[in-house]
Amino acid sequence: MGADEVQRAAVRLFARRGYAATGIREIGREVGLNPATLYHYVGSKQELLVTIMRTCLDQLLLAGIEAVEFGDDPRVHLARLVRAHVGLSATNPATARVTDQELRALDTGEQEQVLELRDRYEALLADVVRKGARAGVLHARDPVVTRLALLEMCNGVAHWYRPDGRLTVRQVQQRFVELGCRLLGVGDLPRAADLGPPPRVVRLACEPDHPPAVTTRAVRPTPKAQEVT
Amino acid sequence: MGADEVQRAAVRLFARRGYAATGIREIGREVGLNPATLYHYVGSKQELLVTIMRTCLDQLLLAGIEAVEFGDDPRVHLARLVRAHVGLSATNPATARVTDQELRALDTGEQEQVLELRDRYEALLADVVRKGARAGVLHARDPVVTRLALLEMCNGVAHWYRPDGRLTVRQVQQRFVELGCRLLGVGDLPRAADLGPPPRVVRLACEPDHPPAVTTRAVRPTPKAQEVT
Amino acid sequence: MGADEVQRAAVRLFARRGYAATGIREIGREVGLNPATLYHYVGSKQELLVTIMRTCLDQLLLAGIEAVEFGDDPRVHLARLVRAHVGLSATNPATARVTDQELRALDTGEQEQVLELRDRYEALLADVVRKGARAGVLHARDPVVTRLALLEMCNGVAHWYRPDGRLTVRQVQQRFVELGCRLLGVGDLPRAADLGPPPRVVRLACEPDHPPAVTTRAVRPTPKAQEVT
Amino acid sequence: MGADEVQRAAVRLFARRGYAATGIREIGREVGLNPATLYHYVGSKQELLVTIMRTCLDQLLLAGIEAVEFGDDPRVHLARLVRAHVGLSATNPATARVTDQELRALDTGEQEQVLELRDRYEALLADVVRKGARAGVLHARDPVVTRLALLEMCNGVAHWYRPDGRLTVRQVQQRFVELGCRLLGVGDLPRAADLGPPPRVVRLACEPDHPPAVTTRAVRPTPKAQEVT
DNA sequence: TATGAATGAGCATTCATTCAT
DNA sequence: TATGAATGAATGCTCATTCAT
Repeated sequence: MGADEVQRAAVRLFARRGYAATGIREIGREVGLNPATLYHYVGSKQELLVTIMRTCLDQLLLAGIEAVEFGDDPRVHLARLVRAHVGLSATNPATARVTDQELRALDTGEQEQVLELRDRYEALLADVVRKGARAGVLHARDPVVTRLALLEMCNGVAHWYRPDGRLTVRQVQQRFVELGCRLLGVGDLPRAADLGPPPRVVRLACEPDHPPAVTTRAVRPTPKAQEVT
Repeated sequence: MGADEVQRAAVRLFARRGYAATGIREIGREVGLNPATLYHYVGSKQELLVTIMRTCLDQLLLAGIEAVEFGDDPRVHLARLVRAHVGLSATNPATARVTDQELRALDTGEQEQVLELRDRYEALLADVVRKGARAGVLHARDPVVTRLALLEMCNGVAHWYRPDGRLTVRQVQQRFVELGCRLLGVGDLPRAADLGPPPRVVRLACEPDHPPAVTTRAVRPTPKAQEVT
Repeated sequence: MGADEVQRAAVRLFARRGYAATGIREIGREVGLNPATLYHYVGSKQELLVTIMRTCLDQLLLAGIEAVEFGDDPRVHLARLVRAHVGLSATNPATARVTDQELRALDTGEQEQVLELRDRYEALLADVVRKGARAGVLHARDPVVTRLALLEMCNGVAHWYRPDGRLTVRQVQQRFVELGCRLLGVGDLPRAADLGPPPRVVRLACEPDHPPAVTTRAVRPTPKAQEVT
Repeated sequence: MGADEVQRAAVRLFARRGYAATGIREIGREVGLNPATLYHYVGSKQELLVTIMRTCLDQLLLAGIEAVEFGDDPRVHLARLVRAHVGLSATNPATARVTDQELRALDTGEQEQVLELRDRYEALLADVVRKGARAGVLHARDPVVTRLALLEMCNGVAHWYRPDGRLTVRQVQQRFVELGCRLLGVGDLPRAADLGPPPRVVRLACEPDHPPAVTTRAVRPTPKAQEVT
């Protein structure tokens, strides 16, 4: 009963089948509501998607800003950005996946607004890489490509992380901080203690309790691979 | 005139709007064919998608096998795998994107067949990482996570690479070989010469000539970022 | 607050968009009421329409009867009928329009009841024409057609008359009395004085204060035409 | 089989129930077509209506122009305009009714285009009345009101005329020419011979063969009235 | 009186697909 | 090969109405 529940159902379905392939009727069925009743909680299917994406990107941007406000070492900023990004993606994998993949479903006006949020977030990372490179503490042969690679790597977490899997969110964050540092040639990784207070890892209201099985990119492949975890 | 042209149109549209949001009328319009006529070239919309994805994954798997058949140094195998993967993705970004994102659109039977191809490919990488770690030439704190991160990073190329951009496919390959090595703690990168013959970089028949503008993940953000390239 | 206000809103909207195209939500919005609350004042949308039409036809019939109860000259009866009809239509143009045009929206039972009212009114005019012709004081080559033409002409007033326009209701009545007499070949028009007491021109409770702009039949056409008024 | 048949069904239903109350499904059922198939013949419901109205108004305007192109006596022009108008309305009563009543169903852009046609037609009559009054051959106390009354009277034909009734189209035309002349104080009516060639009375392609029973304004009232016809 | 929540039925329209030509 | 016509099912969404509060 309530708009949040509708959003959660929507996110679960959008993440599983995609926005275009998900019917309003399905969302209604998921929350036990007549399709018409949904429209008490939601203006339209589009609006539902926009709200979800904005919720996610607002939080990502907020976390990103907090990440670069601690100290002034670009290496620390980098690590904090990765930690925040991965934290959000792993805590809200379904929402993150939808936010990442359904931009194309928005029509022009709303797409631009959402894109602006995303671009503002990405600019934070670009800034850190640029400054770190100039300061000689980050080493990237090609800063742009490296930044994009890092970004995709972090976004990718939402494609395979499962809250009920072997790794806690905190563990994934640690591993990715290390990977990020490697990518950017940070020799002596900052110790966890020096990264400042860990980000509040926010669980979004629209993130469903049991994210749908992932078919898209998965840990699921060969049993062997699974064992190693 | 021919099934290839239909596939190219389909890939372009699937990449831009997604499979579910693309109508066969649109595909028909793109190639100047009546929707009914399409069915002379294509069994069904699903079949069209399956063909595209298989074309792509077959090639990826083939290239992956060739990559690990040269020499027996896991570091070389790693580098060759990355080089091949990135080469294919950058040469066929639209096809790669579709292949990566539309698994969910397949119904169970076909999904499994396609997943098997993908998993066989990923197993190649898992193998290399495992052996390299055991041999002490690759250093990953968490091999599984690292492998997934690397995979997403490589897949990500299809999200932002533009054939008409600043970088050639070969350049992206080089950068990614380096990034991959960093990720896996390969201290002294193998020199290009030692990687053996470069993979034939195959341009798939279904890859459209002018891949659609990318709205999904983009280099497009801040002008500053663009310049650096 | 009150059923009248609801009726006025309904008439305004029905006149502007038609009954079928008007939602009860719209009516509610117009009076600042929740759609559910409307049902405290009104049994149903149909009932609302029926009430409006009956209000209008009751009044028309009443006025018609009064018109033919003064004296016994068919010419006077004719003039008085026209005067009354036009008076009601011009004073309540929105209500008259709805009453005239939305018969088709009623379902059978109610339609018959309403039709009976209208037919009883029209019978008054038919009677006058018949008697006048027999008495040789009205001259119509074809009494039936003439009667229908006169009726449409009078009904038409509701299509173009605007209370805030150049003509008062009284002026329109005078002009139409003359036109009606011409139509029926009344050579020497009865002087106003002889027509007896003018009808109380009733403003119906359901007539909205500011009838909606008329798009249907209008004085609006060419500027030139307007000037002449 | 064909767009005309669809239009005829649409006109029949629109005339009977109104545009807003008529579903696409009903139109389909009327012509024995699946609702989806209708869209092979028709772009949309709106477009269907617009086409119908334009067909009607184009013809009316054309006939109107021909009417005033014969000779230069305003009395003749008046008579010819009435004859043409009534001819079209009586020959195509359903189409005429729809055209007259469903303006409000059009959205702004199309409404304006259609209104322009109607206004151009009405301007023809306004012109004739103005010139006739100036020349002293037409006598109207109030030319504007008289013109509107005449217009409504003529439009009204579509509300009650039935092709299978007692009167032929030609007869109605004759009666209305006389009524029009009376309305405008034309003492000695021009003889039929002097009115020039009668207008081709066009049966529109969209006019249904058996116009729906009229509930709106009818000859149907009292049996007595009927007899007189 | 007033309303938020709810619903079954219906809306116009588009879908992928088939088939006779 | 190519297409116009056809369709059942589904699309997102709105409808008038009810009812517990």
